[in-house]
Amino acid sequence: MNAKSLLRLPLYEQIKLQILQRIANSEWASNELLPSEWDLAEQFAVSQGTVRKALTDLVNDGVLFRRQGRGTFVAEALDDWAGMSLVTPGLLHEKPDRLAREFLGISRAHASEELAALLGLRRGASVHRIRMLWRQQGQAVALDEVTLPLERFDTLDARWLRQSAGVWAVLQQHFGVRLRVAAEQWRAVALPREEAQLLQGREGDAALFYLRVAEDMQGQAVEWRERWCLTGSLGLTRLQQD
Amino acid sequence: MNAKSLLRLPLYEQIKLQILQRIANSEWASNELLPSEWDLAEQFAVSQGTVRKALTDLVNDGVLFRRQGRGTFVAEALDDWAGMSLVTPGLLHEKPDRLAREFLGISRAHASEELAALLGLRRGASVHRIRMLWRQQGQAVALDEVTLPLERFDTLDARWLRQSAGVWAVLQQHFGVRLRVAAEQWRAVALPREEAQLLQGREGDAALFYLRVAEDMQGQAVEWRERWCLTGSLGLTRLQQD
DNA sequence: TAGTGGTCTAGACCACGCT
DNA sequence: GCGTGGTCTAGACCACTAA
Repeated sequence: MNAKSLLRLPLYEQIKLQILQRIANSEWASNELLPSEWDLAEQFAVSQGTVRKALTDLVNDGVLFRRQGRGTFVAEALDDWAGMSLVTPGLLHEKPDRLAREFLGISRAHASEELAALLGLRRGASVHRIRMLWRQQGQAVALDEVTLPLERFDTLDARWLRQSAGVWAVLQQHFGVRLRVAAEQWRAVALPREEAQLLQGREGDAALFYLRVAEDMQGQAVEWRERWCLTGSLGLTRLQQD
Repeated sequence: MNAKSLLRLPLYEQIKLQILQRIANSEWASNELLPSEWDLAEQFAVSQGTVRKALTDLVNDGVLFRRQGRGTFVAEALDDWAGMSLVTPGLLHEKPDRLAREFLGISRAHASEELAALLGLRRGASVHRIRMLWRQQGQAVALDEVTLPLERFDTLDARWLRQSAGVWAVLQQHFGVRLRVAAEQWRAVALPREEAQLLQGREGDAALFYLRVAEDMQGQAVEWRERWCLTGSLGLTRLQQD
């Protein structure tokens, strides 16, 4: 998608990449204070206005946040729910419960033609296939099947998935990759047998099927995720933010 | 939400408001070319950089778009689907069919306490209640129930709704109000009897229930919408854009 | 009071689209 | 070639936060 690698990027784009890299390399951790705009301008040998432009872009991307009078900070990476939450139906601004994660397993598979095209892989390329369950107050509420390109994440370790806060957290911590939603789709489906068993629901019950493609900060598609949600007493909610 | 009316706004915020106003008053129509940044700077008696900041914000809000070497243009207002579309399940980048609209009716109702709070109304305030049906190739695929504050849109005419492209188009054309999504929620539900009849589906079938609050460009919540979608052979899709 | 981000200016040059 | 938006600079002052 972004094949303009060697085309001579604007200074502020180069600065964005360098800042993203430093975050990826854990030189700057979440909630850490960045140097001031003037310091950064000196480091990068550009004007403060150019640094400001780069920072503003990253703030809009959700990578950084600013506090007037205090400074610019690294934002928390999004979790596997990417700003969405499960709350009481009809109530949009409710404070959601924290979901518990249960790692079910990881296996290898081969990308279908369609998936390969979406993730920019060779047809039939190897992929990781991860399954996990989400619980709210002990009750299973969502089942995820996550597909990642094996080549890019070849050192992915099942233990990381078992211990960490989710796939996005693992990619952030171990590969320096921060994801954001690129495309998504919702459907109401009758719950299939296998998913019904895992979710402890009844086969044929109405379930929310959520499909999502996530990309890295350079716009390269990285993750394909399918999610079955039992929304009987819940709603999948997102509040827009500017 | 935005009660900083008289607090002395920055110049670029004042310019944004004036530009939005001119669009609302149809002084500038969709796809129309705006004066150049330098012209606007002269009109508003500010520097070109300040105009640029205002235009950049409006571009990010989806109100304007720029074409290097050509100029800055007014963007089309979003339709009632707000960038979402119904496409073949699993295919995210498919070119969607155009949906046909069928206006079912408009009536008056009173806002529940919750609704009044969300839309910033008195409890029990009067509201418009609009129902409409969406068809794809003749087949009913979605049913909308839209709630608008009556006071703000007291001259709303059913004929406009019958003839126009949807509620958002009517609000744009007749009230100069452009909407954007503020919060949204999805659920899978068993289709209720009344909705099943209107959608020509079977009661109890799995349906996608979509709930949305929309706000104007000043952040004032304006619309509450409930939508039942028959997604049996369709997926409700959105592509993220920057 | 010092240091940070936020706003605003004036001016320069580049990249692109059109004619 | 001209006019547009796109990038970049240098400098000024304001508003907020924290010590």
